[in-house]
Amino acid sequence: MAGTELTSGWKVPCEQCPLRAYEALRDFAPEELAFVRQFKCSELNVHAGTTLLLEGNNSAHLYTVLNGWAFRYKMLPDGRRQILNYVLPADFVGLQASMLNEMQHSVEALTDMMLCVFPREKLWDLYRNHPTLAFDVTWLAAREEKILNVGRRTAIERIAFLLLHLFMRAEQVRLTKGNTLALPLTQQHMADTLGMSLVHLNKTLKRVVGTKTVRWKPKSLEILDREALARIATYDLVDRQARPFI
Amino acid sequence: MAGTELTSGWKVPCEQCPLRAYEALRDFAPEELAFVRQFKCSELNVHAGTTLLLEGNNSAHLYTVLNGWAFRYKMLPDGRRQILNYVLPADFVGLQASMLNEMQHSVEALTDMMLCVFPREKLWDLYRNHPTLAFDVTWLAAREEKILNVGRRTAIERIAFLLLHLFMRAEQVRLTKGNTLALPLTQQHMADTLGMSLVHLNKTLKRVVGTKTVRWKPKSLEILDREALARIATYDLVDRQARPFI
DNA sequence: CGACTTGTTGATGTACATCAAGGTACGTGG
DNA sequence: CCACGTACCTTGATGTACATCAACAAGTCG
Repeated sequence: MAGTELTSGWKVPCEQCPLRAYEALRDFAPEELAFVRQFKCSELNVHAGTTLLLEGNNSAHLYTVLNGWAFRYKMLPDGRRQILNYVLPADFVGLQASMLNEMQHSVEALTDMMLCVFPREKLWDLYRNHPTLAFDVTWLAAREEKILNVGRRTAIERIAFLLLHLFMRAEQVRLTKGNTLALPLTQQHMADTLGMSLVHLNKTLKRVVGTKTVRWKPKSLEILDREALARIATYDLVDRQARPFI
Repeated sequence: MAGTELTSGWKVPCEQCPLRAYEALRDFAPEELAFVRQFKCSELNVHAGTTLLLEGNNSAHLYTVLNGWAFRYKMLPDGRRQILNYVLPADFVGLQASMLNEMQHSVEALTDMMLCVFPREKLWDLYRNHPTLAFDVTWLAAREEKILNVGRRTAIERIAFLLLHLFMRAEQVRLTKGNTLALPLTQQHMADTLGMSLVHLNKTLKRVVGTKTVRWKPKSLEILDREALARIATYDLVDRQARPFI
């Protein structure tokens, strides 16, 4: 794995897992918690820029994000990078490697991160002995975000959609303060997400800011008028229903 | 459900399930087969054009495709249609509705189809009593095709990729005869898949045909030079590893 | 302090959308 | 059988959203 591993030596006990505070996640039954506790094998702390998983590899573990941001991406043969989506706290990383024996994309940390490590051999125990948890795993797999990228939309629509989408996801895990969010993406990340050039992204982002629906500074996003922003995005505001793991 | 339902009255017994012929799919243990047999509740035959599932609905069943083609799509607020991917025999339809209680896209039959119907209440039994099958379900969910659409590629690259992708998927379920495939898509479907205008798709498709790597006629696709086509698509030829359900 | 990463802006070319028209095949009712 | 509609494919003309190239400015870091 590239990047530095920060080993704290101390493990957060599952009873104090920071994820348990999120109301979007369901409560565990006591026996589920007991199982998950022995399921967890260690904690991993990494710096921003670390490659967590590499496309094509299968050696990986299965992680749950405790905090920090990451992104999933593919490198195209011509050297460009396509970002597929973003990883936030409570998301899984590495399920594909565990299920399919091979990652179909890479994952890189956007910020320093804290991850909870599950040994993939125990995934099978989970299926055999904890069908409720197995169901949750499938639920998460079925729900994984796709298609930020969809179809014939103009640059301004897609940027508005991306900002709104990220803000709403961050909101679900309490990363926002009122209408502001510490958003760790650079403009290059956005461009690589939306499949457009950096230059055009920059110009069009300024047009979005010009509508007074958002404020944007290098590591900070503020939503000023959510409905208007959604109207620019064309997309209907979808309720992302919450249902839970860990 | 829109469209006509063709009820044959006769149900294919699971032992004779047409899917069992595909070598890409793993064999069942006898007890798995026994379970699946009582799991199945009926068979559904529909005409081309039938809407199998509608975005936002949850009333749906869970289906396995026995034969025929379908496509998953979303309608955009401005009336355009974005096709997300295609459904072939042995694929699941409606897993999202069963797991998430709400479809995030619609599904329409491209040809006449034969589907195997599972009552979603029994999905829970499956998780409780057949962890191997539950594992397979998750496997399928994790594997679901995404991103035909990815990033900044030219029209000719994306068309070449789409043709190759569809051909290879069809090959896996023995829908091809040598280098030819009865491909039920119209040019409008391709345009809606790739997010480009019908006119531009048409012109660029002819450019692809001009390279002599494929032959295309309204309902038929023939691959003349797979490697050259892959080179046009830019994409590396990915081995799509097979592992199995039903 | 320079080296580097990130953001900003203008000039030029092109891949694509849109508009507009027409062509071919197939089916249906008279 | 023909007249007609409808679905699908084809082709040319025109405009624009975007990529690419090329600089430069501002912030950050060892």
